[in-house]
This record gives sequence, C-alpha cells and structure tokens, in this order.
Amino acid sequence: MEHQLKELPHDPAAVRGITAANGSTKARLERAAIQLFVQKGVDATTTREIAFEAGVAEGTLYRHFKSKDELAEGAFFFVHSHLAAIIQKAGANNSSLSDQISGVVSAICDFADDDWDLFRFHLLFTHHYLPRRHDDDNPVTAVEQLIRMAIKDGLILASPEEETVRLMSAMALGPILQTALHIAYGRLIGPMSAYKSSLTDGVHRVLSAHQSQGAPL
Amino acid sequence: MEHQLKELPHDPAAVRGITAANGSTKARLERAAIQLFVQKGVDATTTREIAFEAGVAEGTLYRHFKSKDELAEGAFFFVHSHLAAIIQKAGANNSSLSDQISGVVSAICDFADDDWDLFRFHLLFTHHYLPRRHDDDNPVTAVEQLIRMAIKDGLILASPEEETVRLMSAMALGPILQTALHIAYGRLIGPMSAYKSSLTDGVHRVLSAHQSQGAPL
DNA sequence: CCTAAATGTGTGAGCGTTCACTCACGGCGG
DNA sequence: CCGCCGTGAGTGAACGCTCACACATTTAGG
Repeated sequence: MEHQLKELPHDPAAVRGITAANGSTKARLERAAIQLFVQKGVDATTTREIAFEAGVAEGTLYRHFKSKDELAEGAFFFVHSHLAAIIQKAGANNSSLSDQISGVVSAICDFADDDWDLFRFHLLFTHHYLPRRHDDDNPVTAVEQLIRMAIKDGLILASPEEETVRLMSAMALGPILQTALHIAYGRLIGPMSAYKSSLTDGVHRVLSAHQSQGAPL
Repeated sequence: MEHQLKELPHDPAAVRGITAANGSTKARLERAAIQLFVQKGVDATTTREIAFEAGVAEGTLYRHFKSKDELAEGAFFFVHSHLAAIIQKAGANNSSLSDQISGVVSAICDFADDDWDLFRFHLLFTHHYLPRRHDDDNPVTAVEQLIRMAIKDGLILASPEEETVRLMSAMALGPILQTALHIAYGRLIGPMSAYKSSLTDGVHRVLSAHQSQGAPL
C-alpha cells in the first residue's frame, strides 16, 4: 500500500480540462496519463503531453514517478489487484451459485462504470503488462478459485481438474469482457450496468455447460 | 486484392530462424514483423530488427512497404477480413443452429492454429487498429449477421432489435476469444482446436439465453 | 521564538539516444 | 537501357529523462 494510486478513484468526471486545480498533482498526472493512454496508446503518449494535460511542467512527472513506464504499470496493476479483490469479495459474500455470479458481474460492471477510462485502460493494455508478472493477485485466478470451490461444493457439475477450471474461467469471463470491449469500440452503448442481467444469465448458462444437458436452471 | 499478404498463410512453421532463404523477401519481412510484434509489441519493434530477422537490409523494407505502420496495419486487416469471410462461409454452409455454431467455432480454431502468431497478433492488437476503420468487412459484423438471420428464422428465440443482436454477438464471441487470450497468456495450453467441442457447447448455451428458461437443447 | 538547515515540490532548457525513413549507389534480368 | 530489387550509411526529428535553480513548508537547535 504505497504507490497504489490512492488518489485515482476519486472525483468522477472531474479534472477533464487543462490546468484543473482539482486533486493532488500526482492524482492529476495519473488521471491525465490514463486518458491519453486510452486515447492514443501508451507508447504514442509523450511525457510532455501528460504533463501538459495535468497542467504541470514535464519535470514534475519525475518528482512523483520514476519513469513513464512505472506510472503506466502502477495504474495497470492497481486495477488488476483491485479487480481480484472485488471478485473474491463478491464470491465470498454469497453462497448460492446464482448469487455469486450476479455478485461478481455486478461488482465488475460497477467498477467499470465508476471509472471507465481506468477500466478500459486495463482492458485494452492487458497484453502489454500481463506477461511481466505471474503472481496470484489477479482477477482470473480469483475467478478460478470461485469456480474450483463451486465444483467442490457441487454447485457446478464438472470435474475439478485444473484444465477444466481454467477453461471454464475463460468461458465465464468471455461474455463479460467481450461486452466491455464492444462498448469500448462503440459497438454497444454503455454503461456496463445496463447489461448486468443479460451477463449474469449468460455466465450462468456457460457455467452450467458441463451439467447434464437440458437441466433446468 | 493487392497488398493483402498473399504470401503470409503459406509454409506453416517455416522461416523461423534468421536468414531463412524461404519465400519471397516481402513474405519474410511480414513473417518476421508479425513474430516481433507479438513478442515485443508493435511500437517496441524497430525496422532494423524486422529487417535483420528477415535477413535483409533495413532499406529493403521500404521497397515493399510504404512504412512500418502500413506493414502492421496491412497484416491486421488481412486477418480481419479473412476472419469475416471464414465466419460468413461457415454460417452459410450450415442450416441448423448447432451446425452453424460448430462450423464457425471450428473455422476460427483452425485458422488460429494454422497461423498462431498471425492470429495472436490480430487478437492482441485489435484495440490499436480497430478504431481506425469501421467498414462492414469485419468478423463481428459477420457474426451479427448470422445471429440476425437465426433470430429471423426462429432458430434463436430473441427480439430482432439491433441492440439485442449486438449484445448476443459479444456474448457469443466472448468465450471463444477469451479462451484464445488465455492460451496467448499461457493460462491454457493450446491448440485452440482442443477446445472446439467445449466452445461450441458454451456458445450454444449463451445464444439460447433468451429462450424460455429450462428449455432443453 | 527566531533562524537556519533540510526536505519536498515545481520548472523548463537541454542532453544523449534512438528510430523511422531517405538516398545515392550497385548488381541483375528483360 | 530501363526498371526492379537490395544496400547501409546518413539525417532530421522526437522522446525520455536530467539537472541546476527557485520557492514553500517543515524540522531542529540555541
């Protein structure tokens, strides 16, 4: 709990314009960086632009971050472990499979809507940062854990083999993340929350795929 | 049909090493570029590296491509429209919903396995190139078209509204693409084809989500 | 309580490096 | 002879990052 963007999830829909006197300098730099990263890509965004959008000089960025890369990576893994925690909590707070699924879907949607730029940044640049680390503090492992438990408790009828758990995790996350991507690409209109019930239903059906065919929900 | 990487899908598992005398110079450049793009990212890959891996001088790259970006973009949209065609064909060749789904899943898996680097490049860098164009020659529109027809023919019980079609398209593609991503990240072991039946089953269930609950397949 | 040192924050010109791209030259097939 | 392909040193521009300086706030000592 040190550099973990404590100031990022604040003030929804603020600090949009240049030289907004809102929030700390570090927070404004993070906010400006995320917006630019999402619009133009990380590599195409220069430190000069980030500083300009945050209303400070370029050198100031290096008072708060060791490098542009540390800034981006920090933001990414902040979301990464935040999502992991959200999923874990939503799963632990519910006993029935239906409640677990709707809880996780709801939590992810709310988080995405609450700070869409940040969520979109994580969504679009996963491939850039994910190969760098492989610890257990990540959303997919959290989902796998929930599925593993659900199988063990008989809530999902499937074999508890690792390969099966991983595949079911991918297939369960698929509809959610693909829907988020479609929103990011302008194919669907947001917010994510608008699709909560459909997504819950869809994930439910995917996870019951290994049950006996035709079994009612 | 001009710069469309006519020479890319050839020779599976060839031209891996440096200065492989295989294929045309243009094809070797494309192959080397894709490999590097996938390994290090597009921006982090230099034209010198591409040329070196292809076994030619840097200037040669500019005999065949206007720019590094044109090379990357060309490869991306080649896959993009190729996937669209594959999906359209797999849908047109089958009448029942089950056959359509398994046909599309099978076609995507085969294409991915046939040239994994190329497919992975498309998968990982969609966000970079997709916002640049919005024509109808893309995989998602092809899937939407299949779903729209299936609804119209009564094969899927859902309202034919555009918003519904788009959402179902996202949820149907989700399991497939997320599984591909998990393979790309090393969470699942390939090939894609190994998951054909599970994916077919999962997509089938997602698409029946709007039918009356508990209806057998 | 005053002062001085230390620490934290902001500045922007400048540095060194890297990279996409060019171009003059050379060989080769038609 | 002309067009095509390949070459690699060279170029201009852009970028990440540094640093000497300035100002504010906090800390320490007599």
